[in-house]
Amino acid sequence: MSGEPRFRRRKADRPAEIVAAALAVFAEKGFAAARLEEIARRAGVSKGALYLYFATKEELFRAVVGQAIAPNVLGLRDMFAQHPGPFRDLLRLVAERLTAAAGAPAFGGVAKMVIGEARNFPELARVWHDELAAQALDALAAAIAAAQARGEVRPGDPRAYALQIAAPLVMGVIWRETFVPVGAPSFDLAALAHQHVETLASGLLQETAR
Amino acid sequence: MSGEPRFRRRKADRPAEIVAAALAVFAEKGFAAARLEEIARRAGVSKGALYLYFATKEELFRAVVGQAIAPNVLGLRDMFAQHPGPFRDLLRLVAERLTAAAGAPAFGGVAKMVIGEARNFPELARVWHDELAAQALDALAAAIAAAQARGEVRPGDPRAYALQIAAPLVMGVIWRETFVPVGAPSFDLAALAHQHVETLASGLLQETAR
Amino acid sequence: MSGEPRFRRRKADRPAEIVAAALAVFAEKGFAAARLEEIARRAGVSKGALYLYFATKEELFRAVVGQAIAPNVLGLRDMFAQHPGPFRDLLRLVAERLTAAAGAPAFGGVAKMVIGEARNFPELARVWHDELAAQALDALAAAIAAAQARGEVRPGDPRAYALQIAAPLVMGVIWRETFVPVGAPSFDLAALAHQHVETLASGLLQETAR
Amino acid sequence: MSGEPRFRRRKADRPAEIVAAALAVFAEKGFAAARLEEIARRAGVSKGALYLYFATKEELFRAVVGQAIAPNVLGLRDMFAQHPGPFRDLLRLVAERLTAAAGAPAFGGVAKMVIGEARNFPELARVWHDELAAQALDALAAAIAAAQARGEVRPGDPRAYALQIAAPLVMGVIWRETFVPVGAPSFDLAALAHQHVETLASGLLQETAR
DNA sequence: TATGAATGAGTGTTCATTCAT
DNA sequence: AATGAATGAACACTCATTCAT
Repeated sequence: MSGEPRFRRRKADRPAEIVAAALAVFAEKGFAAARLEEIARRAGVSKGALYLYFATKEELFRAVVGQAIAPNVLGLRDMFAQHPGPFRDLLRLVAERLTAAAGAPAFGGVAKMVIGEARNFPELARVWHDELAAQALDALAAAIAAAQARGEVRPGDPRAYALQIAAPLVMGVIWRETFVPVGAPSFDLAALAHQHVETLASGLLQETAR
Repeated sequence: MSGEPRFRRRKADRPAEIVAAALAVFAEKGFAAARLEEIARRAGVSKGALYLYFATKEELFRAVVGQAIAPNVLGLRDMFAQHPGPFRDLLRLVAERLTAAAGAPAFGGVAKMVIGEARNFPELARVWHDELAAQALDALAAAIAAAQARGEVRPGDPRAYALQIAAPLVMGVIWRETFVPVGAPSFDLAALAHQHVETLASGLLQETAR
Repeated sequence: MSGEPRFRRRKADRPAEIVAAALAVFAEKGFAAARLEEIARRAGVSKGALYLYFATKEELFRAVVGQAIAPNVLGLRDMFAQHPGPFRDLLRLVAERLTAAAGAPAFGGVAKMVIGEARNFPELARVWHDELAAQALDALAAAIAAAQARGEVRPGDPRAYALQIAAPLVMGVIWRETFVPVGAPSFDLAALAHQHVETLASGLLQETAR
Repeated sequence: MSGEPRFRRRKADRPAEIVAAALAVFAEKGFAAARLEEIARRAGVSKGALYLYFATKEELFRAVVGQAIAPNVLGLRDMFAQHPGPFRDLLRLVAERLTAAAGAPAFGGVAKMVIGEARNFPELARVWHDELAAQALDALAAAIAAAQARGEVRPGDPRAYALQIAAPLVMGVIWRETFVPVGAPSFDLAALAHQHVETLASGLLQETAR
């Protein structure tokens, strides 16, 4: 009777369902070891159906990166760009956002995948860099430079500072994805973020700003 | 004295030559995408000769990880364990050593490989963790705890501190391996290390120790 | 009635077509020397298609043995089990059936294959034994024991008698498969069967010589 | 000191040692599955040394068949040819000799090998046929024909009679080689030979049933 | 739009054979 | 005569991609 709209909605959702399944499989296995058959099975479609929406496996990989990036990048960048200060509050926000982003299971998996496959699929590294890593890093560096101009942050390379800020949390995620499955103890990302902010605050900022 | 044993030396060197070639190819392509034929070609031997020394591709992978790990791990761990203080000097040493280790082309490539293939080859992640990552991190954490006991370092989770210390340099290497080939600007690892030590020193240490 | 389901029939027949081709190739070459590519070519499919139906070469081998066994075993065993006597009539039936079975080109080839590969693939020997050789031999031995109980057959080991009955015909087939292709004269299996039945019934020697 | 003669003797024995090792391995695995490395190891020489004596694997196979055949064939044939009768005594002799030959572990293994590899290596089947099987069978058939001429043996095809005489014992050996390793009960070859001689002499059926 | 059977190029691995020593 | 490291052709098996239906 009214089966038709449901059917159409399913059809419209197919690409997104496939991308979601591919995200999971790519994050688990990496690009080369991911099997299109498994992606199709998880998406509930046939292998052939994948090719109705994506011309090649690499194309599908691109769609995955794009979809995993989109929700994260704009918010982060804008947050950095528009933050008025004081810088210590921005630090806390960064830590919160990174902790939240890291909580998404996709993030670590895709990050691992990008790192692992960068040399074999440079364009994917380019997308991830241009649309996520560089955007976030540069926006954060700009915010740091602004804070330096306001006298809130010590002199130094703002881009390096940005890396210093983000690296422990990113590494915490990579650690979790890489070593926890083989028995290593995890890091409490929220606690790590909190401690890192404190460390940075008391050392990164000018005496007068403390 | 005796005649030049050219062929004997070659035979004895074969495994090392193969491992070196495999290191290069694995670092470039990751495990799955590495072709034994290319490894053999770079080692200057036939594909069949690989099997005189390594029973499977995975065995060869293990040898590569083992060889890339061995030179690094012992020195680092002992350095941490035996350092008497003050802690600020240890920080500088850590930065130097990490910068030097990161300079070795093997390190970044193998790290990338381990991260990328961890889920598909858990044993490799286990080796890398047990023999390198955990050893270095725990030794550094122990040194931090000792420095905390001496009143040189603020209270806080020493293992998290250890990650905070190492992460930016490791991320700098991963950045170089991942994004520089697609046009991203690199980080000057030595300068990054220097700035990071300064940042940590002024924030990580107690007022009295500064 | 419904439209001719040509393609459906082809799909349904594929496994049987492949097994038939494999039977031919295995019978000709034995297991180790059989090439999957040749099997695929004779079946009119690609090498990859074999793996849609059989997980490994050994699995395919098992299917071949199973298919070669199925049509033969049930009839033979039941014939032995249910035959009421006199025993001489059963002898004639056995000879007829063995001659007919030996006429099937599959039998000799598969028998040769099982004999040749038994040590390397014990499970195949087990299948052939449990489902064909032992069944037929034991059923015949039971019929002989019954005939002994009726006083029709001399005392003696019924299982050995069963082997004495079957062996010349089986050897005739093996001879044909093994030596006739290199120029040896064949045996006329029907005539051999007839003479063997007579010999078993009355002995080889003339009355006067006994 | 006097090491020299011993060394020379060893050298002279090499081919025979290699053939003996090859016989064992071929009998166990068949031709295709036999590994030259294992043959060399069992012979206590290097793989390369095999090629000092035998140009190819097939050549080695031929030497094995030749060596395994030689000791058996002449005696059997001459025994048949020269036996004066009565025929019943010859039957007993045949059974004894076949039982003894079957007791040699080599016989069954090589027979199995020849059967299994006949189609792939026709020349080997030819050697086995021309120098062993046909010689023995034809000599026995000739003896039977002579006995028929003397009125000792019933009319009938003497070559078929020869097969009827030999087949149960040969099948007993093949059964042992093929099915006993997977748990089948063996046949007592000596008892089988005895019963078969009696059966041939007097028939399977009781006097009253004939 | 959707299927899934089919393809075939590509890969890891084996092993008879060669050859420098 | 002897070694054993090295070769490379050959094979089982995989999987991204195609296409008849």
